[in-house]
Amino acid sequence: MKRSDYCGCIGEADIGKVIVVCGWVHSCRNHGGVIFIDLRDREGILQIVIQPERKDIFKIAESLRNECVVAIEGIVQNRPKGTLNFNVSTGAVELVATNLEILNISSCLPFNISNYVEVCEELRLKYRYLDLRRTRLQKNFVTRHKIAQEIRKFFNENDFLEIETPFLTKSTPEGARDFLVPSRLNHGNFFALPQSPQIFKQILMISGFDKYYQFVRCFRDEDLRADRQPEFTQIDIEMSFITEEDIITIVEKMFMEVFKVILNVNIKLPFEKISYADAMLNYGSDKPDTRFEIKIKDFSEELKNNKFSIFSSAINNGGVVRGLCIPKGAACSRSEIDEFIKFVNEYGANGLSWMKVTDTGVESNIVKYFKLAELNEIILKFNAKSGDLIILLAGEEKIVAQGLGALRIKIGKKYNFIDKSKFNFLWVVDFPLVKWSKEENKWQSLHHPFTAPENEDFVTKENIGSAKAKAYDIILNGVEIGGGSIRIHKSNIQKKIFDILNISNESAVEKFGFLLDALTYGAPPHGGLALGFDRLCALILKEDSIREVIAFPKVQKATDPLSNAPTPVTDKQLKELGICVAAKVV
RNA sequence: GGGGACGUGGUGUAGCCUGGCUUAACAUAUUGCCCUGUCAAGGCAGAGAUCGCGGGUUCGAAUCCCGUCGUCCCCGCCA
Repeated sequence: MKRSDYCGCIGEADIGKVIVVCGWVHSCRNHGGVIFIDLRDREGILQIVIQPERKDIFKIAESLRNECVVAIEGIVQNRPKGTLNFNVSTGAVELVATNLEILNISSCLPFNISNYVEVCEELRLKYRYLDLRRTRLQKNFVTRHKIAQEIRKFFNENDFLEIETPFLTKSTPEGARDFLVPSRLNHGNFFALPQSPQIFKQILMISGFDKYYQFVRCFRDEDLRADRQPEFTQIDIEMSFITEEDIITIVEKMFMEVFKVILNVNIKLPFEKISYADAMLNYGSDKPDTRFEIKIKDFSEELKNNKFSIFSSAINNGGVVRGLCIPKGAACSRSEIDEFIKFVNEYGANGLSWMKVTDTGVESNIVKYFKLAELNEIILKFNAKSGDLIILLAGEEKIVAQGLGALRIKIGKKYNFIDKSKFNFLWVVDFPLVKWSKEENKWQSLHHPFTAPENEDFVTKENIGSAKAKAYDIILNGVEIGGGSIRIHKSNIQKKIFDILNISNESAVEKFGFLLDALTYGAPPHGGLALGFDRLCALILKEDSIREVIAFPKVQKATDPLSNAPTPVTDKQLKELGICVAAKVV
């Protein structure tokens, strides 16, 4: 028997046809006289009817168990009145079997394939091939494929070229930790798997390819999170002879078309833009979730003479006092507030003050330290109403911002302030070029050292701290889904930036010499952006973890429960590579 | 490197706080039988867990304590 149709594609138009379907037994209902089989393939489920008159196939059908693989020939017919099933797309029809062949049987399953029961993720990943049979993941990977094809279509139609860059490349210990690959033909030397094709795509611009994109796997040997895997897929984009606005415009247009086709959602252009400084001030984050209104307010001016010494001393020591107002939050119990305090502690904050707004004024253990005018200013700035809860945090600006930013998200989730149907895109712009690293006692790039500064000719070691970058991040619903910049295209500027970053000329030449060289041979002005494809898919599919949109993800210890990787290798393999393992794990 | 949550038949959970009334319960899967219109089919019968592992407290531990392993979430880290 040769398959003629997918189960999930059969409908009333097929009535009377003789077809052959192949798939897995999703469930089997044996009524003694008649047997129903729900047969599943990647397109859906079709009900098969085995009638007792066909003794030969009835006997075979009696032995069927879940997840057996079968081929079934039959005639498509209307279901009898009153037996239609509106829960499945094929629910108006059924296939009356005329031939049945078991292609393979299945062992007793480690968990149900049907979706009614959530199974622990470790087990799902160990039997990922079974997990992937489930409807949710089948849908996720079909959608992931469609998103990729729409994005490719968009860039192809806009004259972009997809060009591959190498996976075996040079280690550049700036930034994330590299995965290293030993070289057999060059003992003692190592390739690194790319953290991103950054330098290669810039070189492609120098080669004149003008508009480039690539779906590319990237590797970073850092600790995992719900939205971070050691290998992940990036949509890498680079263009020549363009400005920031050109990149922003084309990416916005791409998203508009993709969301229209995939979700039939109309995304409004242009996307909102916010400066990095405003994002940190109002949202306490460089990736604000703008799906809910609550904003952080600063009271460092209003409270600098406050009698509560924690506040005034924080301000006088160069810190800040900022706060959040939670609508109807006054109903919070003491233990809920304790939970908030514990939560901000994780971000380095030492405590948290609160006040409840009531009809008669403000209630709290710290109200006694406040002048009436101070309380009024706070209420006015928040536009607080009776029943609201005001939370205030004092301390070092970075800690206060991050603590309140994270608390804002926690509260948004906890009290359902977030409209989950929304897709809020946001550009964060005007990033500082560098940040000060306390540990290393030097300036470090906020993005990467190839990012072009605003006013590049006037940047010096003295004013670098206040220099802005021609960089932009794109945020969707509070998740950083991409970032990019205009790059430095002149070697003298690139050298100057390396110098300011305290990367010596020798070190720069050793690490990035090939880029510095290339910049001297007529490098065009260029810039680009990279999008996290896994994160994008997870957001479109409303999944909390990117593991749900990656076919074979790793667990938190960066191992693969399916293949058991990583594993030790043989002494012979190590010898060929000229490698000696200090403490060999058996 | 640090903090937190969880770990009970194949699977998902209850029991744990307040130790004994547990022969560890329920659902599902699984095995056998019955059943001609179900669709998360139904009915009857059966098999299946020394409660992650190790130690301690106790007359007695799934339950309390310590350690350890694993998974997940978060901080650090991720130019």
